[in-house]
Amino acid sequence: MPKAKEVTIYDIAKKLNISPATVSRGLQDHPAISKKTKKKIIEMVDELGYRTNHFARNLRQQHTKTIGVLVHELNSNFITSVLAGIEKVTTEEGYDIIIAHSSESYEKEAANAENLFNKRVDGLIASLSFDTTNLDHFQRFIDKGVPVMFFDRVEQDGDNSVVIIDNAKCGYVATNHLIEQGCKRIVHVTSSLKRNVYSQRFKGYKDALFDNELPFDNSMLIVGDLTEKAGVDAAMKVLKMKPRPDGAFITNDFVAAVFMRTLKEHGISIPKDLAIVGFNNDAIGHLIEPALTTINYPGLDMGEIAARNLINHLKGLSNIHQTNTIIVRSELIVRKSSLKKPL
Amino acid sequence: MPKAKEVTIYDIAKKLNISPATVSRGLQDHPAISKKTKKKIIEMVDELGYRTNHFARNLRQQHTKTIGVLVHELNSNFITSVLAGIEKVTTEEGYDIIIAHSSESYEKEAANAENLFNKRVDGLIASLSFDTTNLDHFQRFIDKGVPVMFFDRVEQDGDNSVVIIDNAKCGYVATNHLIEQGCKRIVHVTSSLKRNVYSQRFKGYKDALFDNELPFDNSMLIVGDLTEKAGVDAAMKVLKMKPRPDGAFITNDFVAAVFMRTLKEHGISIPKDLAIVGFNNDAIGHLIEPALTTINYPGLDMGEIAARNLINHLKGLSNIHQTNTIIVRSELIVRKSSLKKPL
DNA sequence: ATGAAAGCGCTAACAG
DNA sequence: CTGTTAGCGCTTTCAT
Repeated sequence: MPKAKEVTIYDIAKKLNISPATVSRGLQDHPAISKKTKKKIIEMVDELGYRTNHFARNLRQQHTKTIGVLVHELNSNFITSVLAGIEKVTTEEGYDIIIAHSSESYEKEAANAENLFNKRVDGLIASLSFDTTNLDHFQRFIDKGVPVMFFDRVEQDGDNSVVIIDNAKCGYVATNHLIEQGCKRIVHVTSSLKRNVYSQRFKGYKDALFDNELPFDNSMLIVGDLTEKAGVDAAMKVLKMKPRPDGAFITNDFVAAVFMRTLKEHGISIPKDLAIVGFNNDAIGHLIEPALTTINYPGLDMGEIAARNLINHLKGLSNIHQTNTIIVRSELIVRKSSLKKPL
Repeated sequence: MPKAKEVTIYDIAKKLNISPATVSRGLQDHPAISKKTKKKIIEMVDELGYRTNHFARNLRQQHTKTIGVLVHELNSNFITSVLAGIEKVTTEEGYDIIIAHSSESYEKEAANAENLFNKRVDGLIASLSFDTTNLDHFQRFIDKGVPVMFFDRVEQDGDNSVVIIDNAKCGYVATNHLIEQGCKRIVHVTSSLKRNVYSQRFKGYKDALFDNELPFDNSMLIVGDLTEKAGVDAAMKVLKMKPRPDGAFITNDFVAAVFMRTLKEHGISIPKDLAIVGFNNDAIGHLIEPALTTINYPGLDMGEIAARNLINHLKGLSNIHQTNTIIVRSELIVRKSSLKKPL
C-alpha cells in the first residue's frame, strides 16, 4: 500500500518561491493575481499532482458546496429524470449532491434528513415519502437558515417552496378523457390521500365526474400502496363490482400495468370492456398491451427548476421565499388503453 | 436568515469545566474516560445541540469515511438493488456513500472517477460504463492505495477485485433451455462484446449451440446498445431473416420486451413462432405478455458482498487482493415467453 | 483519568 | 499584485 504524501499549497508555494496565500488565490482565479503567476501555479499543480483538500476548505469557509437530495425511491423513471435535472445544474454551478432515499418510510426519511443536516449541506431538495405526515424533521434546516425546496410530493399548506405539477388538473384531464371515450362508471385507483399529489388527483377526478353529471360514490375509490399487490387487489375488487366499471384512472403506471394484466387474465378486454389511464409516463407504458394512456410530466425540468432556484437563493440572487410555488406543465398522452372510440 | 453559531467541543468543554481533549475522547467512547464524565458530555451535547464537524475531523484524520460508488445508470432494478445492498452494509459500518453515474459514457465515468478521487473517498465500488475500454482512470486510486471493487461490468483480466455472476454459465443455461424447448435457430441479441458480461454470455450461448450440434453463423448475432431502438432494430432484422429464427436469447429484459412487442406487432406469435429468454429479471418481465423467461441474479447480495469486502479491507481485516474474484449465484426463471412445450 | 499544545490544509483580513 | 498571520474544529501525542 503506497502512501505518497499529499501535495499541499505549501509545497507549491515553496517550489515557486511565493506565499501559500498567493497560491490559494491563484487557484481560485482571484482577480488580483497576475496572469504570469497564475500560469506558473497551474503548471506546478499539474507537475506535482496537487488536489485541493475540500475538508480544509470547507472547514475554513463554513460551507460545503454540496446540496442534499432526499427522495422516496430511486427506481422510477420520474425520479431518475428529476435527479438528472438536479445534477445538470448543480454540476454546472460546482455543487455536489448527496442522494438519500427513504424507501417510502417516514423513519428513514427523518434519519436521512438528520444525516444530511449533520453533513451540513448548504441546501436541500426533497420529495416526501409515502407516510410522511409532518415536516418537523425539516425544521432544523429552516432554523439554521438552510434553504429547502420540495418537489412533487410536498406539503402545500405552510410557506414551503415547492415545485409541482397541477395534479388536480391532471386528474381532471385524465378523467375527462375517459368520459369522452364513453365511460360512465370510472373507478379511481390511488394511494394514500394524505399525500398532496394523490388527494389532488382525486379532487380532479371528482370534479370531472361532477361536471359531467356522473355520480360518485366511495366504492369507486380504491386506495392502496404502490406495490404489485395493490394493482392485483384493485383489479380483484373491480372484478367483483356490479355493475362492472368501464373505466379506471390509476395514479401510477406500474400499478396500472399490473391492474391491466390482472383484468386481462380474467377475460376483461381493454379498452373495450374497461378503459385505463395511468400516470407518470414510465417506460412500461408502451411495452404492455394495449399501450397505456398516461399523464406525462417533465422530471428533468422539475429537477432543473428546483436546483436552479435553490442555488440562486444560495448565491443571494433571489429569495426562495418569494416564489413559493412553481408549477410546471404536464400533458395527457393518449394510447390504446383508453381508446374506445377511434381518434 | 438566522445564523445560530455552531456548537463546538470547546463550548461543551467550557460548560463542563473540562478540556476539549476530554470531550473529544468522550465522544468517541475512549476507554480512558470515566463513565461519569462520558455521561456528562453526552448530556451537554444534547442540551447544546452539538453536532460533529466532519470536516475538521476528516482534515485531522486524513480519511473521509465515505466510499464512492460509480455506476453506469440508476434506472434498472438491478442497479438499485445493488445500491441498496451497498447502502445496507456501509451504513452499518458508519460509512457514507457518494453515488455517481456515468450515463454509459466513458468521459463521464472518467470525470466522476476524478471527482471521487478528489473527494478522497476511502474506497471505490464501480461498474463500468458501456463504452469503457481502459481502466486508466482508476490508476490514481490504486497508486494512492485506495481500494477499488468492481462488480458486474468489469475488466476481468488484470488483478482487479471483482464481484460477478458466471455470465458464461448463464448464457449457456438460457440457450440450452431454448434448445430443450425445441428451438433450432436461436439468435442472440446483445450489446458491445467488449464488455465482459456480454462477451461471456455470448460465449455461453455459442457453447450451448455447439454442444447440441446446432450451427452458428454471424448473422445470428445481433449487436446493439440497450435502447428501445436497439430492440426494434433487432426485431426488424429477425423478421427479414430466412429461414426465420425460432428462438432468441436477449441480454437485457427491457430490450427483450421491446423486441417481443415489435415481433407481435408483425404477427409473430410468442413463444409458438419464436421463444424468448431475457436477462436481469426486471419488473417489466412479468407485466408484458407473454411473461418473460429471464435470468435472475441477486443485486442486493452483490452490493453487500462488494461493500463488505471493501470495508473489511479498509479495516485491515482482510486483503482485497487475495480474494480476487467472487462469483455469486444466478438462476433461470422460466415463464411463458419461452415455453413451447408444456412444463 | 485528564490536560496542554500542536497541527491537519486552507482562506481572508490586513498590511504593504 | 503579493505576503503575514490567524484560525476554522478536531484529534493526538506527550505530560501529568
